[in-house]
Order: sequence, then structure tokens, then C-alpha cells
Amino acid sequence: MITNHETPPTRGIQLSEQVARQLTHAIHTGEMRPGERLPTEAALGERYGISRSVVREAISMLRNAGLVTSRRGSGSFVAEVPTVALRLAIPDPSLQSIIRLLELRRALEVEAARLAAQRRTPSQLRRIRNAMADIDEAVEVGADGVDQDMAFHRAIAEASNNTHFTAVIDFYNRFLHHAITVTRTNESLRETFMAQVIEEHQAIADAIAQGDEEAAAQAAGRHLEHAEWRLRQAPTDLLERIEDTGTDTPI
Amino acid sequence: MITNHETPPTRGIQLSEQVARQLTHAIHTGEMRPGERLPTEAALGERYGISRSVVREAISMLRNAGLVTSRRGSGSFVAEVPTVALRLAIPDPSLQSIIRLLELRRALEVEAARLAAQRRTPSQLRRIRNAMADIDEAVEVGADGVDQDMAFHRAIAEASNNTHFTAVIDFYNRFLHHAITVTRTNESLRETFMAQVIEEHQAIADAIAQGDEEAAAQAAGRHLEHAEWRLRQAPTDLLERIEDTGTDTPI
DNA sequence: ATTTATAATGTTGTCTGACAAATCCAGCGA
DNA sequence: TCGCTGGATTTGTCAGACAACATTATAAAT
Repeated sequence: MITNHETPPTRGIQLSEQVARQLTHAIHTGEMRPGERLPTEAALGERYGISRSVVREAISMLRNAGLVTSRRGSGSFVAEVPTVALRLAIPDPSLQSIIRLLELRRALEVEAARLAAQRRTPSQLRRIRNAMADIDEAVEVGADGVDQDMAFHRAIAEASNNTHFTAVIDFYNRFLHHAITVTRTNESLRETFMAQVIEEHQAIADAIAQGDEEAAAQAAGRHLEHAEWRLRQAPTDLLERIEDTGTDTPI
Repeated sequence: MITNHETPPTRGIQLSEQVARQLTHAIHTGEMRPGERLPTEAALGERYGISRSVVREAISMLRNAGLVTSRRGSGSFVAEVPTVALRLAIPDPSLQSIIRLLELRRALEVEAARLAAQRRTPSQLRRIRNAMADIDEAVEVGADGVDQDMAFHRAIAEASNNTHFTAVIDFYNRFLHHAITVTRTNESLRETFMAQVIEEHQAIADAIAQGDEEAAAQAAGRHLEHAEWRLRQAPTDLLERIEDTGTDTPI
């Protein structure tokens, strides 16, 4: 191995991580702009005086962090929309843990509903109403309508026109899917529950349609409060395991 | 290269990603428990019929996702608290973008204040009040007190006793630091602003101390509303760049 | 026999070199 | 001008080796 040519990575920790930090810094500071191609792996190895393996490992970190994308035969490029990773603990399947998630959900969806009432475009409002119709349809066919339910809430998040909300909501929806399903498979309560849910949804959508921020926020808050109550009625032993759909990317 | 021995990774996309998915699935389903050591890189390469490079790349993904940790000479282990990465777009330094973040912040902190009023322990309440005192102290010395301000809000998030809130708040605080600083370096308005801020903080802390959920939520909402207003008063050209402290991990 | 030093083995981190697969580009021909 | 072809580039994967560190087994000493 040759001596370092540029900034010698401070000795101590992982070699690849030191290089990764330098590159992320360059991206964060805008030294490398979105879409720009970064030097070839060979060139980076030469510059830092390290082997290609280490360069690849460093770039792999950036890729997993969403800062760059690589195309075989072409090169690695700074991502168009650089992201940072927020790491959250995977909720265990306990009722307590699900309720903690519901609290987060309440925080976000109340405010999302408020913003949606304020900023929704006509087409976004249409999508919200379509989602409601989809739920009705699913219920009539005898399905649980959980996917449609989540689509409804996602449509509201989209109507907030703030990507942060959709990102976080998408995140926890994965873990809530099973919990919601459980409350809908409770045979004895299912009908009354669904009637409640649909009524609550209607209230949210109406408020958003009328552009009444406060009413939308309150309706969303009520819906989430009741959701927690409905969850508590469900037999806790059904919450044993959060299913792993396997369709999502590992990173 | 030898033929695949176990589940042949479905051909098509990145080889390393396919392996990463299988491993994440094993962890998510609990097939591999936290703390457990996973097979050596050589063994995994043998099992899937791939080279060690690919195995390393796959494990690198899991590492970056917070699912495993590796120790040289020892092995790779399933993380004690497995996490999933939520990727959020890095906000650009525009006023518009900062305000989108403030909206997220408002959603979380209003609810965090509500939960804190409901569940704060005595020691958590003490920490909130200490943070307030720290702000006073910093201001008297002539510092901007931004760090102390963020510590105050973090103390409230902690008092909510819901780790999701602290995680998300920690995340966006990094990007808000600069913006808040800007509003405090506005010489002409600084004194009146700080007086407002301190008064609003006091209202939140009092409501939390008294266990008044609704008052806490409203006080927090007002504070964040006013924060947005104060930000809008700041000269926009100061928002040019979000500083990169370089102290945070690249991933 | 227990404890301490030492050797042997195992595992991840890094280096080196090679080939495969995909992309890019320049030049050629119609 | 346009499309095609061939070579040059570049990332993905393979293979084997050594270094750094950790763990375990062995030997030594008290």
C-alpha cells in the first residue's frame, strides 16, 4: 500500500468509515452536487491511498444511507434527493409497544389532517374520497379493508403537502398493519367497529373538504383515540407476532 | 463458483441485496435472536454459493441498517435492539424547507407535551426546569442559548416516555439548529424574541408540572406557531447554508 | 489445583489481481 | 444525419492471501 496522497484518514477506527465520512461531508456541504458523478473506485483508492475493497465498502455505506446510487458500468452518482437515515427501534409485538406507535401516529395524523384541510388540492381531495369508497367496497365484499384504510390515511398525509409526514407515516404503517388487522378480525365486534371507523373517516374527510383546519384536527384526534380504544378491546394474544411481508427493502 | 446450496437467490437484481433480504427476514422473524452470532462470512458464502465479497457487502447493509454489529476477530452479531432505517430527504436550506420541518416539529412536540403532562416523573420534571434555568444562564452570559433551548425540548420529549418521539426529534434537531440560531442573531429583535421564548417555555413547563394535558398541548402549539413567525422575521439570506458539524456518523 | 503466560486457531478487515457485465463513446458506414 | 459496431471504462463478483484482533486450548508456574 502506498502512502496517502490527500487527506490521510485519521488513524484509529475503521478505514472504510473514515473515507465514508469524508465523502458524506463533501456531499453535505454541497462540494458534490446531486446528480454529479463521483470519482471511480480506482481513482478514490488512489487518492486516499487505499485498496478498492475499502472504497467499495465506503461507497456501500453511502449507498445504504441513500446518499449515492451506483450503476454498473457507469459509475456512482450523488443521489438526486440526498437522504439521511433515521434509525428507530423495531417495535416488539406487545400491546404496550403498539400503543406507543399509535401515539406517534396520533401526533402526525392530527397535524397532517390540519395541513390537508389548509392545502389540499382538488385532486388530492378526490383521492381521499376514492380511498373511502374503496374501504366501503372492501367491507361489502367481506375483506378486512386494512390496506384500503391505510391508503386513506396516506392520502391525507399526501394532501398535507409535506413529505416528512408521508415518510414517517409510511414507516410506521408497516408495523401497524398487523395490529389494525387484529381489531378487524374480532368477529363479535367487527360490525360495530367498522361502522364507527367509517363514520370517523367521514368526519375527517368532510372537514378537509370544507377546509376547516380545526375540525379536521379534532376529527383526526378523535379517530386515533378511538382506534386505541378499539385496539385495547382486541384479545391481546392475537398480537403475538408482527408479520414480515418481506416485500420491503432490507435497508 | 459452486451451485447454490440453500435457497438459491432469485436471479435478477443485485446479488448482495438478495442475501441481505434473506438475512433481514431471518432477524425480523426472530429466527435469529438479538445478541446471537451469525455464521461466519465464509460459512454464509458457502451456504449461498457466493463469494465472500458479496457476503461482506450484504452484511455491510445490515450493519448500516442497525441490524447487526461486527467485531473484528470475533464475528457479526444480531444487534441487541434491532432498528430499521427511516430515510428522510435532507432539507435544503430554503425558508420553505425549514418551515416544513417546523410543521413536523409542531406535530411531535404538541403531542409530546401532552404526554409529558400525563406521565412525567419528578426527575424528568426537574430536568425540564434545569434546562430552563440553563437557558436563562446562557442568555445572561450573552450566548444564543440555542443548545440549551434544544435541550429543553428534548427533556420534554423524554418526559413523554415514548422513545419514538425522542428519536424523531433528535433527528430533525440537527437541521433546525442553524435555523434557530439565525433567529437569535437578529440583533434588533433578539431581546424581545428571547423574552417571548422564555415566557412560552414557562407556560409549557407549568402545564406539564400541573399535569394539565390540554394546557400543555396548547402552550406547545402556541410556542411552535410563534417560532415559525419569528423565523419568518429573520433575514432570509442568513439561511443560506446548513452547517455541517461533521460530528455525526455518516450513516 | 488454580492461575498465569503462551501458543494455536478462528474471524473480520484489508490488499491484490483478475474476469464478467453493463455502460459509454468514438468512429465508421449507409 | 442516423444507426451500428467495437473498444475503452466502470461497477459487480470471484479468488486467494495476509494483517489485526479475539477466542480458545495448552503449557507453565506457583
